Amino acid sequence: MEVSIARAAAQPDTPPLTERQEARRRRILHASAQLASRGGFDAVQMREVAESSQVALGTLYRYFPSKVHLLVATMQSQLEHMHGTLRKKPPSGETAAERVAETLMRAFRALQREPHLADAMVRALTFADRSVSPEVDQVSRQTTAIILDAMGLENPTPDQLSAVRVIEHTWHSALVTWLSGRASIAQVKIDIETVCRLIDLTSPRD
Amino acid sequence: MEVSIARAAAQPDTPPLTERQEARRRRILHASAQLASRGGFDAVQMREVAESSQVALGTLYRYFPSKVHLLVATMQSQLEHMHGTLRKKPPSGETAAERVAETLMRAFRALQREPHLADAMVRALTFADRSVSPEVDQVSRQTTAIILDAMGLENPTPDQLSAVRVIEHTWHSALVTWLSGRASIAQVKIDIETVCRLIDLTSPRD
DNA sequence: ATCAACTCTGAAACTTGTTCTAGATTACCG
DNA sequence: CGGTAATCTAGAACAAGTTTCAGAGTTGAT
Repeated sequence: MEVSIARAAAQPDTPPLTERQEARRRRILHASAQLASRGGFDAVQMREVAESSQVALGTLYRYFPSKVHLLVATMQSQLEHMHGTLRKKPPSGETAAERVAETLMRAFRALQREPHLADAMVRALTFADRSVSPEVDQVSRQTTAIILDAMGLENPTPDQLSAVRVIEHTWHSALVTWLSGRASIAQVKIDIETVCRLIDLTSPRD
Repeated sequence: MEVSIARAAAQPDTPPLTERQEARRRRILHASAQLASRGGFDAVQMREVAESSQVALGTLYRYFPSKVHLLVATMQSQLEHMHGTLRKKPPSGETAAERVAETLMRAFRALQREPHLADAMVRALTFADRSVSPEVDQVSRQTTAIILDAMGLENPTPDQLSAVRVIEHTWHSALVTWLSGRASIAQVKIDIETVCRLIDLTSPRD
């Protein structure tokens, strides 16, 4: 029976991966991030990823059914790493809005350090079609978790969740405009601070 | 001397197009929109666009240097049309926030009628790299104009412009999540209404 | 009307994502 | 250990975006 390895990482019901398979998966993601860091979305060429990670092209496709899947998975892994880093130094702002803005700007500065990698991941994310929905959703959940963390909320109201979604929208889209050179870093900062005001709007009492 | 026709439409300094060239350009955009309406981004194949618009492939590329350029131009032309339509029936809301939300939801419903076309245009827009910046910027300006129109503002403050940018971010990103099936129409509506509250926040006095 | 420059055409070639195949390797079960 | 199903490899093949080129057609200036 054919069982795709592709979603073994996400789906809890699929058989666990062998050690060598885990290693392959890590090698692939590493190669992907490395190539992306060099030249962005276009520099991540499937043949090169396969070669760099010492895996046959067919195998690469067995692990990640498309280039977009691969890059979204790369983003997942980077996000996890970032969430861990952010946790270590919680934001210092007084209000929830300040803390969220601070956290997002910190994340933004991290992305700035590898702009090509950011480009590849964000382009993949917004270019993803329905077949990548589960993975993109996972990224979205992770982002939501980071924002809720910064807000320090346990049980957000629907109103607050909507605000968080809007913040995420702004975050992604601002990132896109910055990456394509249509907005400055200062502008991104202002936009993030602006949208974060919504938080105060949705929780008048603390 | 070689002069690219591609940006003749946008750049005011390039020589004007012949009538036959205008006609070619229109045929191309029409074919692009038609194919996009049928099957979205993937269905817009350059060879097919060329054939449908009775133009050689090389000519198509002379007019639009890439598929993304073509689709962004398609979006420009659709947006112009929509701006005209929206102007005819101004939104009825009391507050600026209500009017903007109403306008955007109206635009959203228009896109819903041709979801494949919307998909093609939005995917192209967010996938566009730096080489398409001028064209994407033009689309952004057009969108800004629509929103400012709905607000009924002549001289927006910097604060208000930032709010408008955030609204645009939300609008694009919400559209993307809806198109990829990760958000319902109801959710898009809520998010747009949520972000529009920012308008009231930035203009305490009328 | 004529010439030079520019534009368009048709077709082939090239690039990179994706799929397919046949045969080696590996993992697991008894 | 032996057998079998799943997995991996190398490489060819295919698809669609993009580039290139030689020749035919247009255009605009003189």
